[in-house]
Amino acid sequence: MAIGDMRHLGDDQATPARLRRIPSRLLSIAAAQADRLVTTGLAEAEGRKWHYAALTALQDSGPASQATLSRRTGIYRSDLVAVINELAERGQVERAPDETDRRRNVITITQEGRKQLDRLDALLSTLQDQLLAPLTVAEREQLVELLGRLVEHHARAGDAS
Amino acid sequence: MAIGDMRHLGDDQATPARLRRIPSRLLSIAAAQADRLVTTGLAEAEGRKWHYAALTALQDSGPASQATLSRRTGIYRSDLVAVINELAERGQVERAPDETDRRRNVITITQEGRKQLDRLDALLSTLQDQLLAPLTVAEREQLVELLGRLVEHHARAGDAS
DNA sequence: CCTATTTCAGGACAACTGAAATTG
DNA sequence: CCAATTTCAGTTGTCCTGAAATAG
Repeated sequence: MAIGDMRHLGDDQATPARLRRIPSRLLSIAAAQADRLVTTGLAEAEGRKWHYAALTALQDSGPASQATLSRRTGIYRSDLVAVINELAERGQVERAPDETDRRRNVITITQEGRKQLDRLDALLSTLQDQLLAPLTVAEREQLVELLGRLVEHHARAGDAS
Repeated sequence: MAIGDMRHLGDDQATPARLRRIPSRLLSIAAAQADRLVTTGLAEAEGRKWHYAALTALQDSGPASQATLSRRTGIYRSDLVAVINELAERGQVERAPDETDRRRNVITITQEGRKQLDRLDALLSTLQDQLLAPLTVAEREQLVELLGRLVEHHARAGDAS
């Protein structure tokens, strides 16, 4: 059974109210639902969310070393290697040695990468609409604001990730 | 680097605004922060969030087969086996064959389980306070309401997890 | 000598699939 | 014959640790 997928169940199968109200639990279930929606949605363009994050960071903030890209996207430095490998295979980014600091690779988005980013951007936009379908526009903004505040707070405190 | 943990970074290391505003991304980061907080917090009582979910469901809705417990808690039927094993080892639940339907085990919470649940309940309450620290009481209720609506919607639609 | 970067090997855990054995 | 339950074996994705090789 998928988390939260509890249609057509009798009351004896229902989640107790005490569990249903826990904020951390709601966050985790909502995030899992959102993640599945986005993952299956982006697959229509043979994309993944990490591809979107990397391409967006390169497009909006310019070429970067892998370490910088990791900090901009939140992709773990170890895992970023595989993401860049995939994007490079598809010709969506280029990996070139940095002449001024030869420890680094400079990653640059290509024309093909920009086209893919446009596709993913359009897809992702409709997916966010599907995700937030039960909320009004004001409520969507409120949700983003509150989540943004939580994320900022715990990121600055460095107490969780 | 932990996700969202971006203190003391120059602007060239900052996450682009386009990424920072994506609802599904905010959900996923906030959920990861919450999860870490809860996981490390409950570890103080040698507990896990699945222990809490199972014990709460047993306490509030009574003894149940593993299949029913899986539906009540959202714990995957495959993974629930291990959770029940752990709780049974610690004497917090009892696993007994169901005489009326011999495919089933009946899981029952014990006195020891009730004591552990009380401990976990108190811990979890302070952890939720830490999680929601940057929000006012009204905002906390609003967040829970909005998340509850999202979760309900996507659970009923059965379109995500 | 210490730090930063890239890369790899791998662990812990969650979510999930598929199937076997048992019973209804 | 089909469906439900328990259990196991195993996959995938994410987050994360540790360390080696290279360079500043």
